[in-house]
Amino acid sequence: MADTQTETGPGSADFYERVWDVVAEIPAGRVTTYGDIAEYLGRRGAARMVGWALNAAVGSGLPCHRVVNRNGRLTGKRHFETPTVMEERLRSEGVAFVDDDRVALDEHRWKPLEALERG
DNA sequence: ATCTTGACCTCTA
DNA sequence: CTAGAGGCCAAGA
Repeated sequence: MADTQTETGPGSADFYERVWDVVAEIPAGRVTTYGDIAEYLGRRGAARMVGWALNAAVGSGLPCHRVVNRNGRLTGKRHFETPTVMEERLRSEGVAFVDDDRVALDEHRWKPLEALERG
């Protein structure tokens, strides 16, 4: 075994796919945070990697607009097709905003673990 | 190979 | 409340 290893090291490309899988499970009208996803995947402080994964998922049909930071702030809006599509989509799904770039995280917070307990 | 930046989080002062 | 520092892992120059 040394040919088909494809160096799937201690989490790298798999981490991305795992993030995309979680984000794809986020129901409409709900939002989650980078830290929650990272923690769910076993990387507590690797919230930045989640951002990198989403950055590579732009245009992949993934609801990346449902991922916000711990403050509920749309930090990644500038990485979308347009810096306004994120807020537009969230509002369109019924997500309430407490500020211009801040969503009501307390009202729409969703966690990956919640999906496991349900399913 | 090193250094810097990045869609972050948490702790401490 | 704000500011600074440490940690996490990856990509670009």
